Amino acid sequence: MTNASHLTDADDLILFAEVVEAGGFTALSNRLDLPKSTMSRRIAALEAKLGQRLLTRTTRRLVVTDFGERMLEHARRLQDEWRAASAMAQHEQVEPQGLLRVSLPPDLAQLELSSLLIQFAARYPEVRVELDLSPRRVDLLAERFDLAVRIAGQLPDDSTLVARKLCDMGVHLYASAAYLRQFGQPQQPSDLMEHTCLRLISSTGESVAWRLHGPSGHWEGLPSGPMSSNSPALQRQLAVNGMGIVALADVLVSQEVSSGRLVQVLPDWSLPRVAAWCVTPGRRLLPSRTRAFMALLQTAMSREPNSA
Amino acid sequence: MTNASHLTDADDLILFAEVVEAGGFTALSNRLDLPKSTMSRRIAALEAKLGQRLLTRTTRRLVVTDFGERMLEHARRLQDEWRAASAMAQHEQVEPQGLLRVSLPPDLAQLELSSLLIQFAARYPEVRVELDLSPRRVDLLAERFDLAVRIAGQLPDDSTLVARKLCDMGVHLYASAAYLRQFGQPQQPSDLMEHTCLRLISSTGESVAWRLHGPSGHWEGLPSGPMSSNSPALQRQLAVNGMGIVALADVLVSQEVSSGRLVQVLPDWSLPRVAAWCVTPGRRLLPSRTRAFMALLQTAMSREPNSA
DNA sequence: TACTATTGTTCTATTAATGAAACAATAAGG
DNA sequence: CCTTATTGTTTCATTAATAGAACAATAGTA
Repeated sequence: MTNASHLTDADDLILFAEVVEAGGFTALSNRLDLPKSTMSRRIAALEAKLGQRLLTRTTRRLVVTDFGERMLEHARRLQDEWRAASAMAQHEQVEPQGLLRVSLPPDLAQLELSSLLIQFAARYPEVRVELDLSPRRVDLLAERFDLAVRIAGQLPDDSTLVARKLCDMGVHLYASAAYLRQFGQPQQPSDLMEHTCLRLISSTGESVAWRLHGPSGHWEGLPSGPMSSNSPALQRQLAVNGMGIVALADVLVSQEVSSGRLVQVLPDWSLPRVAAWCVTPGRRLLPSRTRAFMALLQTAMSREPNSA
Repeated sequence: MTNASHLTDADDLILFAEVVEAGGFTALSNRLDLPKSTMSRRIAALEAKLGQRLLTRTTRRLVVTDFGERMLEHARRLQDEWRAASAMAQHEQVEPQGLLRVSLPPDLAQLELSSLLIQFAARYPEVRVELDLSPRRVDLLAERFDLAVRIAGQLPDDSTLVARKLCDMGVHLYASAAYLRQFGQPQQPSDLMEHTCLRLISSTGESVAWRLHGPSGHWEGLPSGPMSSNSPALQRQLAVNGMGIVALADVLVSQEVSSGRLVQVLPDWSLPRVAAWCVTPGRRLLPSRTRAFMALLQTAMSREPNSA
């Protein structure tokens, strides 16, 4: 590959415009805090490339050549355009813009997200938000998502994606008072095998075993039941209606517990905590709208679900 | 002075536009014969400076971010403007433009310059020519002259100015036949002291001695006469009218000699040859109009006055 | 499913650009 | 007229950018 130095010399043309604007190399040097030697050299190089002089240097004053005068028109337009681009980039840092595509698990929307969204829309009027509620693990890059929230105990490492923990939640077993009256209160984890349990199907389709941690150690098992789903919200509903015992994040059932529709089963035993993760494509140089949304999400999520 | 690298990054914005236009780093690499690593690095640096990504790199395809899309508008305008400037510079090399200011000694205009000028005007329609005929040594830089022609035996060195020899001319003594009939034909240089001679006043005001070179060696003297001037043309006219003996370049009196109005005096003796010099401010990066005019001048001057 | 071709990124010796000071040149001031 | 202050240019040690090759990752293909 041959040496072509730099492809364009728009930078030097703009420099030329600035030199003329300032009225000399030294004046610009003072204004921009850049050595005058650099400008002298770069203007000279530009002239060599263009094949004609732009300035006639009479030691005390710079005079623009008439070729320079014609070139100056272009140089000024380049300068203006660059300033506009520069201003735009700076504006976007302050005032997020564009289309923010967010993928959320449907259950999360059950939480108090609407107030967050209203707040966001009011604060950032130049951002349009597209919320995609789906239980699937979307491909952030292929589908141009800016951000996805995922609920999981631990997130598989993805080299290109970056995950930040928003909050984590305690998980316990719940059932309706009616169910417990009918089938009895389990006294220890192994009793669960005799009960009707509602298991969660992970996004990969596997059944997930229940790992309980309590005062007398661990217990792991795969309790059975006639029904399983990938929707915690549906499981909650089934449990409320007396279908069986379910493992759910505490924050998802706080209303049901306080109203008595659900009661905790084996309250001394808890399942592994799950976390809400915010996943983005890459760590650095995220769009400002993504950063803004993440900031709001972080405060909302860390405030709301108090760890059990 | 702090390191500010380069002031603007218009070059990188244009590079961004070119990458998008080509459809990827490798495509542009092939098109421009530049290593793709450079582009990758420079686009990354630009993104860092702007604070957001312009392209999402999915290994096989580049997708423009919506921020990139907005930036692309500016980038394309910068690209267009640069191309226009570049084309203009290239055009000027082919088709000279602008105002060409030329300083000429009035005597030179006596030579066949008009045909040269008509030729020049026809060949370079986009150049306006300003001819300043004056015997003084103009300040090329201060008065924005592109070119000056000067007649002199040897030109004083000027650090900033550059002189090129156009042609040089033999100088001999001339007088009218009537004068020689009346006062006699000089047989040797020393006879000149008894004659009426017309001396040239140099631009610095000093009287210049006559240095004659002939078959029997050198002779130097300051012949006297009642009249001197700084105009060779006037001297010629005075000589024709029988005023006295004059030292003139042969080419200036070729018509008078062939018509018999002037005859050579001491034909074996010649004065130091004088040259026509073309003086420009600086050697390199002259405006194309200057180069064009010089080329024409060179051919015209070298063709016309055959060295004596 | 494994292979291949092609993409963008990273690494590092080499090359080019930079910046502070010395330099040369010239208007202005006394 | 001489001195001074300020201009743009040149110089050279230092710093940054570059080019080429190895690398990592993925879409297409058999």
